[in-house]
Order: sequence, then C-alpha cells, then structure tokens
Amino acid sequence: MANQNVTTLDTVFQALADPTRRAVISRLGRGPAPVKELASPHDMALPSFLKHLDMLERSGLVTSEKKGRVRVCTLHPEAFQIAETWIDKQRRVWEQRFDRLDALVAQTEKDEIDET
Amino acid sequence: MANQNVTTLDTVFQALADPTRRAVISRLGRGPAPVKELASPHDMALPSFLKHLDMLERSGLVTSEKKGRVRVCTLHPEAFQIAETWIDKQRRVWEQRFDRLDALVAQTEKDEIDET
DNA sequence: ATTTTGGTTAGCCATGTGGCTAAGTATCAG
DNA sequence: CTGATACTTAGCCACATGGCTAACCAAAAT
Repeated sequence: MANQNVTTLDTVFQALADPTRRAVISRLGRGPAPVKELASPHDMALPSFLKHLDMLERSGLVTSEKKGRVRVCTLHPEAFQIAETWIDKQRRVWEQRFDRLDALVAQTEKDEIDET
Repeated sequence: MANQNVTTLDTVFQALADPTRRAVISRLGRGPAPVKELASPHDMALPSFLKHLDMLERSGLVTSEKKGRVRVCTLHPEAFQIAETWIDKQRRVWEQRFDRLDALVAQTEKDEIDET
C-alpha cells in the first residue's frame, strides 16, 4: 500500500471527512506515535485501520517512518494550509457580497427617508 | 432524492472533497442561482450533477427552493463554521506543543550556557 | 532458538460515489 | 393546446471506501 503525498484540496478534505482519521490527527497533534498506539482506541482490525492511515499519508497530513519493527507517524500541520486558504477565500467572496447588500439596504433606507 | 440537512464534520468535509461541489460553492458565494445555471459549466449529465447538489444539501452548505419549474439554490456559509472550528482547535493543540518545544530548546540552550 | 510483537499483504464483501441513459412530470411560452 | 424548458425518477455501471479474515515477515524479547 505505498502511496504518494499529493496534498490537494480533494485529498485533504477527504482525509478529514472521517471520524477515525480526525481522531488520529488529534492524537498526532500532541506528538508522533507508532501505529499500534494510534490504532488502539479504534475498535477495528489493524488492516482496516491502516487504510485510514494510508489516506492520511496520501493527503500529506501525516508521514511515517519505520524504526525497527515499529512505524512511527508524524503530523504535518502545513498540509492544512491549502484547506484553510480555500475556505478563507470563499468567506471573503460572500462577506464582500453581504457588505454590498448592507450598502444597498442602507442606500434604500436613505432614499426612503429622502422621499418623506 | 430527498435528504435531511445534517451538518456534521463528516458531511461538510465530504461535500468539500470534490472540485465540482467546490465550484458550486464558489458560484453560490456570489448569490443564489437555479440548478441549470449551476450545472452549465460542468461537463456532465444533469442527473449526475444533481447528485453533487444533493450532497451539498445533505451537508447543509446549500439549500434549495422550487419556484415554478425552477429550483433556486442558496449558500449557507454558517455551515462552514463547524469545519473551521475543528481545524482551529487542532491548530491550537499543535501550536501549544511547538511552544513547549521552543521553551524546552530555549531552556536547554540556557543550561548549556550556564554550564560553560 | 523460540515465541511474541508489530506490521504487512492478499483477498473477500457490502455499500457509497460518480458517472451514464431513458423516460417521466410539471410549468411556461407561444 | 402544443411544444419547449427545467428538472425528476429509475435504473445501470465501474470503481472507491470501509470493514473483515487469514497468512506472512522481520525485529525484539525470553
């Protein structure tokens, strides 16, 4: 199950769209950990869990390195950037729109007052 | 294809994990639009496109209302909140950890100086 | 040298996703 | 009233996802 690190909006958002994977991210936020430890809170067989880890690696949010028989996983917070940037960009678009709506309402009210 | 609005981390992140759906969100950020207009830039059959819209509605990011034979879709930016909040929370965790690491490094350097 | 431990690989299954066509319904325009 | 428009419904297909078991391998522990 070897995979590339392709940090795209698709892979990052998809990685985040599952509670097991988000739990892993939360845990790794406090520091690197071996697969066994990461898997232990989740009630599923190891191979199933590994698929989740794999998706996290594909997204670039997590990398892992083998030390002896243990695989140690590490979080890469930079990979979140692409997602946050996209959301921020969207917010700027609609906030700008709301500002224009506000301005329009204000203008309309002003006009109505002028008419009285 | 009637569905509930269940705004969860799962549904929101999944809604965002596809370029077609993100494009729809971008477009709706500039204001409501009918299905036809939303679909036009995307090279796929209407029923395929409707599945994407459906997912957006399931996540609560979009709602729609039928006016005559036209279905008008509207963006609900509030639904992003849950995603942004989660990411922010994660960042706080790992930033705190980096702060501790920095402090540790600073302390170690101080100790080394004290030793000289 | 054996046995445990920590993964890994292969393969199976059910369900979901992302696409399609074909045929239907309801409104609006002429 | 007729036809075009804007979806809507049903159903099909291929591949991805999320889960499993069984069998394997290599490092660590005894």
